Amino acid sequence: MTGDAEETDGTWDLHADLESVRRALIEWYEDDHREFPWRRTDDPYAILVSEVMSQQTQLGRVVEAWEEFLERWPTTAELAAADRADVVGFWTGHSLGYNNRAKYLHEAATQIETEYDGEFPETPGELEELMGVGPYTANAVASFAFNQGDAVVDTNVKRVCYRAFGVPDDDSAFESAANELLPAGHSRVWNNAIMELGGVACGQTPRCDEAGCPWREWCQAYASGDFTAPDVPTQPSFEGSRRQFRGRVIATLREYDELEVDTLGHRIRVDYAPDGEDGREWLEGLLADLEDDGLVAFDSDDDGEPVVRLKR
DNA sequence: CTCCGGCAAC
DNA sequence: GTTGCCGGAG
Repeated sequence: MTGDAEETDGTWDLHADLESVRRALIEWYEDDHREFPWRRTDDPYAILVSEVMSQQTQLGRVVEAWEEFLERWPTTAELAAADRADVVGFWTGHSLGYNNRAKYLHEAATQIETEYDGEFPETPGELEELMGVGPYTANAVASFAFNQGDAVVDTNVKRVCYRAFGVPDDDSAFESAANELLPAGHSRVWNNAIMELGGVACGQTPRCDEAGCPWREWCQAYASGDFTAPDVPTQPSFEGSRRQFRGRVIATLREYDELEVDTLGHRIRVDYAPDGEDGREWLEGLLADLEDDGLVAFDSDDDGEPVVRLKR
């Protein structure tokens, strides 16, 4: 038993003990994480509302709206009894985006009351019958409310799988990979944990060390320095990016006093790889110009290692 | 005629 | 993300 989690087509490989990887993430999550109110309830209705709201609004903004919504319509029965116009009004009044979501939510509540006799469905299959609830949301509710769902695969999870284990940029591959990682019977905590990882440590701009990422020892991106990801925007035009990166070099050097060239590279661009297309060669060119402009200077640290710092 | 992949709209 | 619509598929 190698502990590898590999697809039958061998497109990716988890070069580590799967159990250790799982344990590391869960411990990291349980030790500390953002406290969103919907993480403290297992009411499927409340979970559904949070999921629908989250599909179009930033989590921070969703908190207030979610609490007010549930305060006004605490149950599916009460929401179903409400006037459609009031629900839609609430939606727009809280800048929650497309009104259709409000309409769907109201319709779903009505379905639960009339077709399910008020009993909230629990399986992904039944949940998908609800208006506005597709595969993703159905699984999320099953997972967070009933702890019996599969892996939730959103952009955060894809990014993490892509960077950490080199899972190819393919929806099917992401889905199977995410499910290989999921500890059976623990979808609630696991999905929360891996999404938290993608949210605070492995966002478009990685914060591996700052966030104390629990997967650094196995992460391919952390090892290579290439933090490219499916959802990371393509670089701006050449000249535009050059100006932008010059700014980042200065800002970064002001913060760190002195830095080794490659370390600086990783700090200013997520896709920095010493040998890559825009790697050390590119960075040295950028630094040379900055040196000519009298903005930075090359130096040696206490151990004689070459470093770059702001020109005094 | 039902099912599925691709797309646009919300 | 989900729905709605369309063309190709079986």
